[in-house]
Amino acid sequence: MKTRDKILHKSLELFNELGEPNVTTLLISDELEISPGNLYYHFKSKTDILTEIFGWYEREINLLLESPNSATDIEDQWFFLHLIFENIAKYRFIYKDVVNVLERYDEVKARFQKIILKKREASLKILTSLQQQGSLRANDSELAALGEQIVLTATFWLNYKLITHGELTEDMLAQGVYQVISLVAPFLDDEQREQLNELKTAYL
Amino acid sequence: MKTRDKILHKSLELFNELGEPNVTTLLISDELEISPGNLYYHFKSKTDILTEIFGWYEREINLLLESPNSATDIEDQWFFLHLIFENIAKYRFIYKDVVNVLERYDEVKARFQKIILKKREASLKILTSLQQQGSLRANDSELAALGEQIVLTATFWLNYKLITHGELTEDMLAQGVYQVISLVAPFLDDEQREQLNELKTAYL
DNA sequence: GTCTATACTGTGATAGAC
DNA sequence: GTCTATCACAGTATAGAC
Repeated sequence: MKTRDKILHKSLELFNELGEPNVTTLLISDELEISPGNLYYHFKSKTDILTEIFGWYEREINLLLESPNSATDIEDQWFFLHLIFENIAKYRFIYKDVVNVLERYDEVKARFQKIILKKREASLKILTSLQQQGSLRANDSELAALGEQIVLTATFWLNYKLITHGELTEDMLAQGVYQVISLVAPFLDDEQREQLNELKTAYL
Repeated sequence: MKTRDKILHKSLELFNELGEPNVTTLLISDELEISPGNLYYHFKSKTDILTEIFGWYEREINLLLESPNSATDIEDQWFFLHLIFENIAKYRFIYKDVVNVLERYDEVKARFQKIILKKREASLKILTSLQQQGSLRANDSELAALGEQIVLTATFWLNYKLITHGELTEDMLAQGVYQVISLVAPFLDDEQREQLNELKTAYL
């Protein structure tokens, strides 16, 4: 692996572990056992490193959100949600300090907001399709609040777990998926809700 | 107002506006047009300032959470929730950078976690009482997830609005209250849900 | 590509005069 | 109580040798 790539990967690792504001360019170079000067040969600023990593995140999440996903099965939605949560966990440094990070990196802010918007659209699309096939019952106002609620929960689930339980653990993702699905559950018909309970005992 | 109090109030104001990590002791003294030395005469560290302000927050929220609140009326719950959101808004610097702030101020972390726990208990207590009086229908597993969901939403609503809409506005609190109530709505009986819709048009 | 050395800036905090 | 002066240190970034 080239030095440039090593810097990016180590930065992501440290950002996630310690929080982006607590990671200095000196720490990154120290951990890689290269000189700070060397780091600045490859990147002209810390902003450049972060922006490039954000690009990875953006590409991966967009790929997910733009995938057809015309699935009607609850189990497929569960799987899709799990991929979303994996993406969030992989780039959790963005989420851990969202407000702060977005405030200090203006370009990233606009791009992140677009992603959130896209997530709300994707969320509404799934809900609407569930509604049209008759397995979900809700009026427009409920549907809108539900769509927003799903995105909010997905966005902040890890933070919530971090502040209440400290460390990130493996099962937190599955718990997050369940928490989101629970939001939809009360609007589902009996058959779908039954399927949900089976999934819960299987995965949790 | 004594200088000591001026420092605390200005700090809270700046913390909320700019985020605690972006507020330096120099900025605080500058804004008050006093010298940094003077600030450090009154407080031996920035941590001391933050901890004292956190004490205000803690006292106020505990007062709220320990108030009897045996209300059975949905409208009373709406009002109670509004007070909670007002408290969050008043000390939003804690919430804006929760993960980061709790990581850097260890004492505050433990105390904040206790508050979150207390909120979950309060939330469950209200839900259980609604259940016992027959206006809410849910099983134990649903009740637990709902209680957690309420606290999560209340905790991160402002952050969610900040990253999606930028500025804090007056109506965000009422929206937050509505968003939380919406979580409970699908479990309510028809009469209570009707009352809720009236409240929505009245307040939002 | 990589290193050493260094400049510049911002931040928390202290000493000592008034 | 308040000020000026100053320290110590950390973080970003650059220059120039190898």
